[in-house]
Amino acid sequence: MGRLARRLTGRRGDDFTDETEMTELFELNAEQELAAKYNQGHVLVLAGAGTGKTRTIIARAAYLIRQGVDPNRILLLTFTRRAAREMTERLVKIVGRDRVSLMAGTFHHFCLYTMRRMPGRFGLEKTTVIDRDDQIQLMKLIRAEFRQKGEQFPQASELVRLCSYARNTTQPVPEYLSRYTDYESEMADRICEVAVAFDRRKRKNGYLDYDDILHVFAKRLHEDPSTRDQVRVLYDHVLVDEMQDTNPLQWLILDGLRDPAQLFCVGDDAQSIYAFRGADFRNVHSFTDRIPDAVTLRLEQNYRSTQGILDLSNWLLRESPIGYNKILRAHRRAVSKPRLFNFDSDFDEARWIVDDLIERHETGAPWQDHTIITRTGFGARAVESFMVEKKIPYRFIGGVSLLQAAHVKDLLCLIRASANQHDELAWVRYLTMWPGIGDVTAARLIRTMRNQTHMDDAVNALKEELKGRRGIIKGIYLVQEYWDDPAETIRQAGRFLESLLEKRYTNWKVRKKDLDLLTRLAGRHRSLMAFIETYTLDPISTTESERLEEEDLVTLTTAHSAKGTESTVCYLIRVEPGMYPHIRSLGVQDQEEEERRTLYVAMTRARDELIITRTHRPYGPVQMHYSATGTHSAGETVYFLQTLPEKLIDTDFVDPDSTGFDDYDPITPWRRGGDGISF
DNA sequence: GAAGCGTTATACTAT
DNA sequence: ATAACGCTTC
Repeated sequence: MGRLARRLTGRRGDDFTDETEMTELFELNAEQELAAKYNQGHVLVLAGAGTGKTRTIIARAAYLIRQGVDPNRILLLTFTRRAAREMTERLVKIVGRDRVSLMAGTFHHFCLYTMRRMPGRFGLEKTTVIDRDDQIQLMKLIRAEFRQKGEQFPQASELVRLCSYARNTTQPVPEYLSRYTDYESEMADRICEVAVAFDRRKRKNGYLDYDDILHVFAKRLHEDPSTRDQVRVLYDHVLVDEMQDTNPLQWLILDGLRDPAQLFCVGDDAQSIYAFRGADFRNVHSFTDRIPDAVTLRLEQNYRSTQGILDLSNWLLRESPIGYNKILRAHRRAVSKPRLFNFDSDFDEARWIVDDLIERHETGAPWQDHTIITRTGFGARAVESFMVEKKIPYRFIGGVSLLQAAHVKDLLCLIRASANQHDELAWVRYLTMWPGIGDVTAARLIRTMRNQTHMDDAVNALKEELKGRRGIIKGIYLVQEYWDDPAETIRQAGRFLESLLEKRYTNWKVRKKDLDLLTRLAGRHRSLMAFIETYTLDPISTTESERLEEEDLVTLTTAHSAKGTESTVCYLIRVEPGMYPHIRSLGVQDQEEEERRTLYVAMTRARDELIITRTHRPYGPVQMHYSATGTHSAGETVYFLQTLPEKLIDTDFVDPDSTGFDDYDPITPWRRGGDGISF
């Protein structure tokens, strides 16, 4: 293993068995090199956890660039924007900044970016990208129109979920409902009507939700040959990370891009954890069916973890009724058996972890070597509370987004309303902030703007209706005045709304700091709508945004957001019945299996040390589902560590009184960034 | 009829 | 912390 590779990965590289196995050019082993340089058409690389998946993709990009391929003609599709950033940075270190001009981002970013560059072809003038919350808000309006008095009707969030899932699996809603859900045909018909109304309403308001971004792009790509030709000639190589978590809609996009472009897709069926978004891990297996001349290559040597960590991970997969046919072999000599700690409560668990972190830090380990992995954001609240109390610097990836805070939304809705008279949700929110204006009046006011094509006419029409309430319009004019200076607009809008917000929120002083933060973030963007769009597509948590400049942090992350990352020391918390598998998945075998893979992903993040902690209290009202032995009544195991062999792990019980902490002050996820943050 | 206040339930993963 | 809901007030 050469110096370059060591520098690139930050790996210590002190215990590898064979230093000469890596080849000179990209520090790859033979399997990786074969994949990176493959040039005979489309490829699927099946790569187990820690086998150098990311490294191989980067090596391929570097190889192509060195071969003379124009970087602009390489498209790199990743699962998160964070992954795209990290991969781009690593590539820069190999080929130099001036040569890294390739397009790297998520499917959503790529599709939106491309559509924005050819607005005429996709009809996207003046559209606003909306997040899950806005989808649900809009659906509530539609649901209210369809639901009869006192009638049982699915919640708005459920309706959104149904529409979203159908779209991501490229099924018409009626077909999806009849095949995969239990709704009576009468109810199914009405849900279909709701779905149609939902789409119509989105179009009317100029909204694009996450699913529309992919759908509109894929549809045009397949239905309009001239658009397809125009897009398809842009790239020679499409590199796809985390292929196992792409859904049928994303496959349509890849299918539309290929030929002459070559696909290079990397994935691991055992790490597929996004079925709820329409992904199906079996899809990686059908790759060669869909593209008959494609080949499948494999990476099997694990460079990340110790054998002890892999033994436990391998055991977990072997216990599955599904044959994953996968055994990870460690390349490293170190063994380091995982450790399991049992606690009475999540308080005890949290303070032990925080205590352990402090001890490690005092003996020289940087904070950044440590990652705490949680199944749910809620499940991490005790840990987060103690980290705040003990002033441990941390970021929570997958935590509550800054843009979801009510006061931030208030401000952004003023911005959105100022840009688009048809942005119904933004207008409702802005107008109802004012005393005397509720839902009904807001809806009436919005109706007066409905037929106006131009923003100025719309505002004038509104002005007529609002005689004597000039303040409301003043906010709109203020935003429009500073429009070209995003940071200044946010600052001015914040100042303008202050008197309203002060009355509405009891802890305004703390919330006000978030608006300062928002102003700083906006300063990094050229336009306001681009700023909002960026953070809608790439939700940034409050802890992340507060700590943009800091490097040495403990990472707290959900297992889902941990995918694709690694850490020297990993704490897996609340690994108890009800959490793995999560209570909501019980009884549905596919979902329980996905939970197994989620735990597998979490375990295989660890390089040197894997510390598993749990409490004796099952999570949630899980007791009802379990007998004393942790099984369903039918007898199958519903807690993954129930049959854990002793030899795979060192087990400890920690006495609750062994550490000296103050009383527990539970922090709820939504209080984050409230009165709790104090470093 | 609409606004606004107080009470209550809420709890999985995410582009 | 927030939203939904029911109830009171204008």
